[in-house]
Amino acid sequence: MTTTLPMAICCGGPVAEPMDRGEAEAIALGFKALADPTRVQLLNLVAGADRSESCVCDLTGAIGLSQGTISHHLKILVEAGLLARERRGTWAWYGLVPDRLAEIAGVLRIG
Amino acid sequence: MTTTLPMAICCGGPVAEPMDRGEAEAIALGFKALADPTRVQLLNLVAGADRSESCVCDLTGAIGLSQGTISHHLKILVEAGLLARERRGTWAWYGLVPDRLAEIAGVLRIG
DNA sequence: CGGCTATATTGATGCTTGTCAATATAAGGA
DNA sequence: TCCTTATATTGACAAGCATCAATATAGCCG
Repeated sequence: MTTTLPMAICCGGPVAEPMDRGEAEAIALGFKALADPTRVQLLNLVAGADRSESCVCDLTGAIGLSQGTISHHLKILVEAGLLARERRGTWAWYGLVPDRLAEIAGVLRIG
Repeated sequence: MTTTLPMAICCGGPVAEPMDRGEAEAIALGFKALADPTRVQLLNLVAGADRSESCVCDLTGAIGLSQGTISHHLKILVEAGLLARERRGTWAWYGLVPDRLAEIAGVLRIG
């Protein structure tokens, strides 16, 4: 039997329902893909290119890391849904996926 | 001496200068702080609360993790500049830092 | 002061990640 | 077919991370 209230009520009571855990995980996967400076640079490079797409040869040249590492990072960005890959002959082109970018940005929107 | 050109020129030549590495690192630190579903939920909870701030007791209750773990995640969000901490008597309140959120969201802007 | 509550920190552990070197695959030209 | 170039994958290793249990700090009240 609780005879005394704790110390006063802390705040306004139970907060609104948190974001669904599954949705939070989906969003976090997007953020995780951008949680590395190299991948931020890659996204920035692609976004700044003509028609918002770049081929790997240019991306590899613009960042001082090994080709294998760049390919690895691009794969992560594709798997996170932020970039889309298209093969044109010898070269691979990477382009933005605007819908996914907007979905992630929505969490940062304040209103 | 290169007698033959490689295979044809890949693309439009050297892409625009990539984002400065230091800036990319600063942005990536923000994304890294959100690269975990629990922290996405925490940001969402704070953003949805009255005056965009919450005390830890409510946050701990809304997510099914130990109090120490929640405190750990909040510290990461504060160190990344996404949340600000304020102590009011016994309780600690966490509020959004809109400028930092906008800075990070800017990378996702497509235009 | 002493006890109580809210929050923060520490230590340990199993899991994930970024990077490179090396190798593999794919596609074009001769 | 063989050679060359572009891109992807693999293996390995050091570093970092999420979580919990336990402990420490800080602030209120009597």
